[in-house]
Amino acid sequence: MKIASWNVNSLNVRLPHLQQWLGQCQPDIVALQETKLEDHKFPDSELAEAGYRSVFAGQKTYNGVAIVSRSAASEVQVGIPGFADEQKRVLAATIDGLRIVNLYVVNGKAVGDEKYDYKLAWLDALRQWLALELLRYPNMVVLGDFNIAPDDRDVHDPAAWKDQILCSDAERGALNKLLALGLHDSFRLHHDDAGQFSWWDYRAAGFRRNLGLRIDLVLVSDALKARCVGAEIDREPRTWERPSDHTPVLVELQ
DNA sequence: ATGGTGGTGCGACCA
Repeated sequence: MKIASWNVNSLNVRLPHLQQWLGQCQPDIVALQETKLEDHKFPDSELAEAGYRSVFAGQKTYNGVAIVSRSAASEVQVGIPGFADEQKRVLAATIDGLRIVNLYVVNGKAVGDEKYDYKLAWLDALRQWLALELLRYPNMVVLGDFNIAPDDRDVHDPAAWKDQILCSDAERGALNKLLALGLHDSFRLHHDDAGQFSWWDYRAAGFRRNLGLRIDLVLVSDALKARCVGAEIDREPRTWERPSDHTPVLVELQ
C-alpha cells in the first residue's frame, strides 16, 4: 500500500491538484497539511467521488490537517493530548491496522524567535506523546511537514542554511529524539543521495534552480521497517500550474 | 541575483 504526505498550502486552491494526483498515483492514505479550511468547508464529498474518505481538523487561514484514505479511519485524535494548542497541527487515526500520525510541525520563523521556542516546546510535547502512542500502536507511520531538514544532504546550500531555521542543531536534535523512539526516516532507508527536496521557496525561482529542502518526511516504526519497500518524492505536482510550494512524498508498505 | 512569490483577504501576517 502507498502512504503519502503533502502540504497543499490551501486545499481550497489545490483541490484540483489533489484530485488529479489521487487519480494518477492511487495512494491508499494521504496526510494533508495547511488545508487552511474550517471543517464545514472541507471538500469531503468531492473526495468521496474519487473514492476517498476524509477526517480533518482545520481552521481559517492557517494550519489545518486532514487524512484522506481508501479505508475508513477510526480512533481519530486531534492535537497532542495534554498540550493546549489552538493551532490545528496534529491528526492521528487508525487505518488498515496502521496508526497514522499526521503532523504540521511549527515553522518557528527564525532561531531565537518566540515562535522558535514554541516549536521546540511543541516538539518536546510531541515526543512525550509519541513515546506512549508507540506502546499502544507499534505499527505506526508518523508523517507530515516536519519543518526540519534532517541533515545537510537535505539542504541545497548547507553553508547558507547553517544554524538557520529548519536546520538548527536544536531542531535536528529534537528530530533525532523522535527517531530514537524507534522511528525511521523512510526516504533514507532507500536513498542516500543529497539534493532530493520536497519544498522549494516560491521566491527566486527556487524550484527551477532546485533551491530546496527536504522537510516533508514519512517516519515508519521499528515494527514496520521491514515492510517499507520503497520511499519516493513525487516532484511532478510541483511542476503543475499554480502549485503548492511542497510536493508529495510517499512510501510503499508491503 | 542580499531580492524575490504565494495564500488569505483587503491589513498584515505567515511561510
